[in-house]
Amino acid sequence: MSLEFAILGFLNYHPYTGYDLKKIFDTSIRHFWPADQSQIYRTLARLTGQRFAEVEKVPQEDRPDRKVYHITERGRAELLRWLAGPPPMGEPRSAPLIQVFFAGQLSDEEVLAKFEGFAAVMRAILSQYNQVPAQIGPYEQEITSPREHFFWLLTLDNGIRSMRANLEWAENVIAQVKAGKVPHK
Amino acid sequence: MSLEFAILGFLNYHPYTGYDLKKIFDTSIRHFWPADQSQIYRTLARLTGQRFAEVEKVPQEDRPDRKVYHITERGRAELLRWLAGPPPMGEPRSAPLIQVFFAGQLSDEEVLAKFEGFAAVMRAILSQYNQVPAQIGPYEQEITSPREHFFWLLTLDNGIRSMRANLEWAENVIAQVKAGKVPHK
DNA sequence: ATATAATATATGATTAATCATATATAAGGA
DNA sequence: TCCTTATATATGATTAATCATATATTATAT
Repeated sequence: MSLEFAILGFLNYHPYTGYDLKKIFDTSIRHFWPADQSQIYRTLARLTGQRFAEVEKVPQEDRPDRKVYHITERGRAELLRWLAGPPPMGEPRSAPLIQVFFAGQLSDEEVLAKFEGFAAVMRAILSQYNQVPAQIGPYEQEITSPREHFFWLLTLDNGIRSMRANLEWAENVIAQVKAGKVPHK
Repeated sequence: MSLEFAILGFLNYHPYTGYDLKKIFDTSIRHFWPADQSQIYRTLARLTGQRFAEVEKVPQEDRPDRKVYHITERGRAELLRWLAGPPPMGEPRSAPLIQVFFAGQLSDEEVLAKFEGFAAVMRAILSQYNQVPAQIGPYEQEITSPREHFFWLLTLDNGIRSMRANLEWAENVIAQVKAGKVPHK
């Protein structure tokens, strides 16, 4: 479902091919909704079947023909209905937390290494996030209005705040392990 | 993959049936790894096929026979290898952030309602999390050691910190909308 | 000269997860 | 009495997502 709406969201800005959309995803929302090329193409086919989008075939000579997708009125209405509707559920799953839950099986040294590993990953992601504003470049031309830009920055702010909270959590655990505050069996 | 290790983690504490495991999941890790009954049964079958677990059939008279699963040495080794190994990737996907990304299509009033909806959901989840320690009851008998209890509380702390950071983010957005700081097109 | 990246779309296979439903019996509540 | 809940396991169908691979041409880099 979500991918359909993400694609409709971009088609609402401008008509695009599947190839365009893959690049746009990879330079914008991939941080909270990565999309596989094959899945984008299959979803475009489904959106067309539902008459939320229409295909315009653009023949090319030396390149494969392009299939440019245009959002329909039906599609636009569907998008706005979803946007104004109730909040979709956030994905609750976290594989790292399964490791934490059962980490009592490890020695204190292993626990320390594990959480230092978590912290390293989180710092790497945070520094990636901090570089995002500098990478808007090519995408900025697609999203023209300052209003759209504002909401794009909000998603980034969300990521940064979440990751900071997670990093603080991990650092707090590391301090506890080092202080010998982890109970033994 | 993750579900396999979660099940191995519990079988490492004690032998259980699929039915037991479903109840244990629902009173413990369902907040970060919900599991469907049918998926638990199918995964137990797979774990048995991989010789990470063994079945003990316990006939009953007035109830259906129980299939009690025991972790094997192979299974225990596999679990510990995974626990000590590299951090698994966190799930990046967030459907709510797709709504935020395209929220510029809504009016300021709709945006305000949307974020108040987010905040309400987050507050509800937070208050659920705050009630978790009181609900340990039945599960506490399964996890005996204070060490295991400590790590269980760490997963809860992670959830609370994340959710608080998210709520602060939403409240910050609400304040910005109310202050008329959202750019128009 | 050779390899790989870019342009462009498409399908097959597989996995993880969800939803629905089936079977069978007993206990407890309305 | 009738309905629901609890005990216990199992399968079929479907969806979302991933991975691999196929096709075909041009431009660029080694």
